[in-house]
Amino acid sequence: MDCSSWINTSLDLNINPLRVHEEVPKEVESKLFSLGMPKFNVEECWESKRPVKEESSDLEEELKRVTAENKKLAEMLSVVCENYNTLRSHLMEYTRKNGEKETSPTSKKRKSESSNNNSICVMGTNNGNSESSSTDEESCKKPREETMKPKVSRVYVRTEASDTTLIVKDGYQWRKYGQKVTRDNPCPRAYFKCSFAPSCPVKKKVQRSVDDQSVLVATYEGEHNHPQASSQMEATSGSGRSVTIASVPCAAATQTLVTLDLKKSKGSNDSKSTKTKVDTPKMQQVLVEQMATSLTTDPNFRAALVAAISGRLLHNN
DNA sequence: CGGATTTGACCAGCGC
DNA sequence: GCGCTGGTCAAATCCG
Repeated sequence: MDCSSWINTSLDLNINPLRVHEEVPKEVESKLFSLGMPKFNVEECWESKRPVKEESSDLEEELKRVTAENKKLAEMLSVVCENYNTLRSHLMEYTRKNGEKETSPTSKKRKSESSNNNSICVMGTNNGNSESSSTDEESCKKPREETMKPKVSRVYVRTEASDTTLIVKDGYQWRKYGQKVTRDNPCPRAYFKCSFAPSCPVKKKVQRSVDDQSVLVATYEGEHNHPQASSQMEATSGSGRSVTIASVPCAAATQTLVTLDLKKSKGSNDSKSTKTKVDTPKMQQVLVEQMATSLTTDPNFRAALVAAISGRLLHNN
C-alpha cells in the first residue's frame, strides 16, 4: 500500500523566495509553533550567514550538507511510512485471526450472536470492505448447521434525531427485508440484505441507540464477496447521508471511538466531500497529529528541520 | 410495470 | 412443554 495515497506527509518546504529577506511566512511560523517548535527567526539565520557570503565554497558546502540532510529526512519519512504500513497490516491480520477464533464453531444461534461482536467501529468508519466470503446464503438460513459464523462488525453513525429513516449509506446496496421492534429498544430494528450481488451473504441490522436516539447502530454480518459499489450507491440511494466505509480494522483491539457527524454532509450535495480512499478525515487528522508529535519530540529532527528549511531558503535564493 | 419497502405471520432458539 | 423473543418470509403496497 502506498501510504502517500492517503496521508500527505509533504512538508511543503517550497517557501516563496521573495519573502526570504522579509520574514518567516506566517503559516510556516504558526505551523512550527503549533508543533511545539521554538519560534526561530530565519532573518537571524540569514544574517548570521552573511558574514561568510564571500566564502562561497563554505556556502556550497553548507548547501550540500543541508541537501543531504533533506534527502535523509525524506528517506526517514519513507521508512516510517513503511514501518507503519507493516504494523498496520500485522494488526489487520491479527484482528482477522482473532475474529475467526472467536467466531468459530458455536452451536446455538443466539448465544453466538452475543459473543460475536468482535468488531466494533464507532462511525464514521464502518467496515464494509471485506473481500472474502465465508458463508453462502444457504448457510445463513440454516444457522444450526456446523458452519463458519459470519464476521460481525458494529458501526455507530450519528444522524439527526428527527430523522426516522434507518438508512446508513456505506457504499453498498441494501434491500430491506424486515423490521422489528425489539424488547430492549423501543425503536424498531431494520433488517437489510446486500442486494448488489445476489450471492452476497452479508446482512445488516440497523437500530437507533437506546442511549442516544441520534445514533444509528448498524450491525454487519458476513463479508461481501464483491467489490464495493459506492458509486452506484450514491446514485441510487435517496438518503442525503453519505458514509464511505473505510477498511480500518474495526479494532476490537483498540476500541477507538470515532464518530462521524452526518448532519454536515446532509446539506451538501458533494458526495466526494465525505469520500476518502481509506480513512475518514478525522482518522487522517489523528494519524497526522500522532506522526507530528512523534517527530517533533525528537530533538534531532527539530534541528534537521530547521537546517532543512533554512537550506531550502538559501537554495531558492 | 418492475423493483423496493412495509408489515403481519411464521419459525426457531432459549430460558424457565 | 410453553411462552418470549429475534429473525425471516412473503403478500400487499408504494413509488419512480
